Amino acid sequence: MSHVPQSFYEVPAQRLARRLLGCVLVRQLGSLQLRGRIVETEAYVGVQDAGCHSFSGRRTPRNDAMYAKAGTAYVYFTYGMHYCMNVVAGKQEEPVAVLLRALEPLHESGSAELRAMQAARGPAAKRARDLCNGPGKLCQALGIDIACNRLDLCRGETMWIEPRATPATPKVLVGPRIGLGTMEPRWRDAPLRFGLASEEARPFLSKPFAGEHEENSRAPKPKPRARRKR
DNA sequence: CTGAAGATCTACT
DNA sequence: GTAGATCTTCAGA
Repeated sequence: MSHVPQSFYEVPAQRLARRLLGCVLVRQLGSLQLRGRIVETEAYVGVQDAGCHSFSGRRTPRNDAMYAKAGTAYVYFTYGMHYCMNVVAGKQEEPVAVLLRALEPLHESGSAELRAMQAARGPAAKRARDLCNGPGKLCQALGIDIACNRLDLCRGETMWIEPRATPATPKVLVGPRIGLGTMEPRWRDAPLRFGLASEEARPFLSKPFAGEHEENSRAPKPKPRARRKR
């Protein structure tokens, strides 16, 4: 199956975050193709977003990939031991991206691919659902590290994304992003975390969605009735 | 140069 | 639920 085109990524981060749900991340490692369905994402929406590495226009060696063209991988190292992978969205020089938070591995138990993921993850991941149910975990399982930073997913050399098969507009869970420290509630609580709502996908989420707010993946964000005061 | 924090995960109570 | 691991990155002095 072919990978998605450049234009797929050239949309606002919130839109790409929804659009990526159900798509398949493919990682070529030697002769193996490790595949995982994207079941959870988070949008980081740019210079005004206090939770975003590019907040207030910050541009450093670490986050420079966020300023690259849409479809570029932005991988960074955190907490002294984990990598996180993002997909750059929007326009060139517009530092917005989507964090991949969880995948559903798409391999039979006992397959060479699944065993490779288990070997990479170590003894903590006994069940298939523990292989990729977190941003650091999925990077470890798929061998994604800083060498993957700035990879062009459109070129599809060692990593790319394939379109989702079904359904065209899945039900989506929405909630606040995970792991952000204290900051303005407007951004800390913004509904920028998205997950597939289907029963098959739910066991692979990194954490449950509180409140079970469900909507169609193409639906615009609910319109705020009253502007929060600051 | 220094120090504090970090888009996390695991193990243990 | 909470602590500890572990080290890069960045802001500020």
